[in-house]
Amino acid sequence: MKAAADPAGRQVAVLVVILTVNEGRLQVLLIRRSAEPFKDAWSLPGGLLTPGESLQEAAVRKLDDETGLTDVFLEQLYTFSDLDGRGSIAVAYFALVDIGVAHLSRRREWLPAWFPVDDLPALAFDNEGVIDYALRRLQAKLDYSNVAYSLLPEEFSLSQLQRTYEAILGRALDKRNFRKRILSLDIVEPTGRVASEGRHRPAQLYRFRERKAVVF
Amino acid sequence: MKAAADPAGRQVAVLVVILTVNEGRLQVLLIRRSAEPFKDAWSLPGGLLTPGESLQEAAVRKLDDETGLTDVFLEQLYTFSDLDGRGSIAVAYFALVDIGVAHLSRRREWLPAWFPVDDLPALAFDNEGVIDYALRRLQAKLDYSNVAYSLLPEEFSLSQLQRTYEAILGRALDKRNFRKRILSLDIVEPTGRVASEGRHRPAQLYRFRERKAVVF
DNA sequence: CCAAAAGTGTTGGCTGTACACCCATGT
DNA sequence: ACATGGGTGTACAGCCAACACTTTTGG
Repeated sequence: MKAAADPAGRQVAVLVVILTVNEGRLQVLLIRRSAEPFKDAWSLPGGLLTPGESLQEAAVRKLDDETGLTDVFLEQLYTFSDLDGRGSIAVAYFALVDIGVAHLSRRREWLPAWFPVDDLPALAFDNEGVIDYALRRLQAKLDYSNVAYSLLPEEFSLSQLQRTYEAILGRALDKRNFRKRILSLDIVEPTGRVASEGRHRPAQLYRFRERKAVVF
Repeated sequence: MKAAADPAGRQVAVLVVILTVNEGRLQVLLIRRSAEPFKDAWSLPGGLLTPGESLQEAAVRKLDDETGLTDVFLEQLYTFSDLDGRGSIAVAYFALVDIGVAHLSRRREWLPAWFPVDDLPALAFDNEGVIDYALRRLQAKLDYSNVAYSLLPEEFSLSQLQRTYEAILGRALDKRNFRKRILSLDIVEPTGRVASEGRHRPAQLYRFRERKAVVF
């Protein structure tokens, strides 16, 4: 609020770590860079703030560009000041999307694609660190919030929910304890419908009582 | 990482919420603004990034300017993009200091002073919101980290530590349970010395095993 | 009838909470 | 002697983790 240095300001970019669960694995959306530096390397989607735009607006815009989604869990993660070596500021966000409704942008130059977080290609800048940070934050939030609502369709079985948790935490969970805990948290309610997909016993379907982030 | 808009960049400022515990109350350091807008209003210390400086460096510099301290708990809090109405980006940090060793800057124009967080004057911009955010984060961290190390002198009694916790949480704690919990966390160790200050029974002194932030 | 996933309870250990009295010191 | 804060143990409740079998369906 004082000091007159640096009147020209800084480049401010927004990065978005977009996560989903697919085929039992936690995956992150990456694009191929079309500009130097790190041209043709994989990186997190992001871009500079446009004039008059807030950080949240820029993150929402980026997410929409890449997935066509706007109404999902999206949270500020951390602000980095040295990712590209010099000067620019990068504000990282992380978002959780249901792969079933995310439609990847097909702008050919960007080549967006999903990668399992435990099997990433070489990344531009220090993007591994950013993804790692997002992952730890997500794991911490699973325990005391309903963030997973954003990774699943509106109706889902408890087994599906459990598989989602297991993908994120990277370890198996006990079925009975899981159900007991989720039900006692009172964050889901049965829909009365059952899922007949598969060649197995139909499962009771549930929905989240709140389809927005709730912290306990 | 793409898009060429806004080549001039943005003003990037750092804000520091400097907290201490004094006289049983959690207090925050405020300065009086010497420039418009909000000239003469109280506000959080902060300033623009200088060229070539990282965010962390700027926060450390600001903290040093105000308190003469550098080796304390300091953590990034959140990045705001609309605090001053338009355009500029403010990266907020929060710091915890021992009031016994913090020496307030005496540059007359700034008038730094401590205010209890539950009795703040009118503040510039949306600084109340920033302080509130810092307070909630601090309360959450108390439970699963040793952040309080930064609020106390090197040696302290468990009663002192408890008073510090109570000031932050804003409620009384049970003495026996508090001691049991702290000791079982294994974050402090007895120094063997006792404090003879006061006109009371001397207290066993402890120190933190780690004088840096440890998260569990 | 077989394969695959859904659904369902009990027990033991641990952790957190409530609660009251005696002690050492300085004045 | 008294005022002040330092120091200590136990009992109960709630929470979490471990653990295995039966049911329903489709093929």
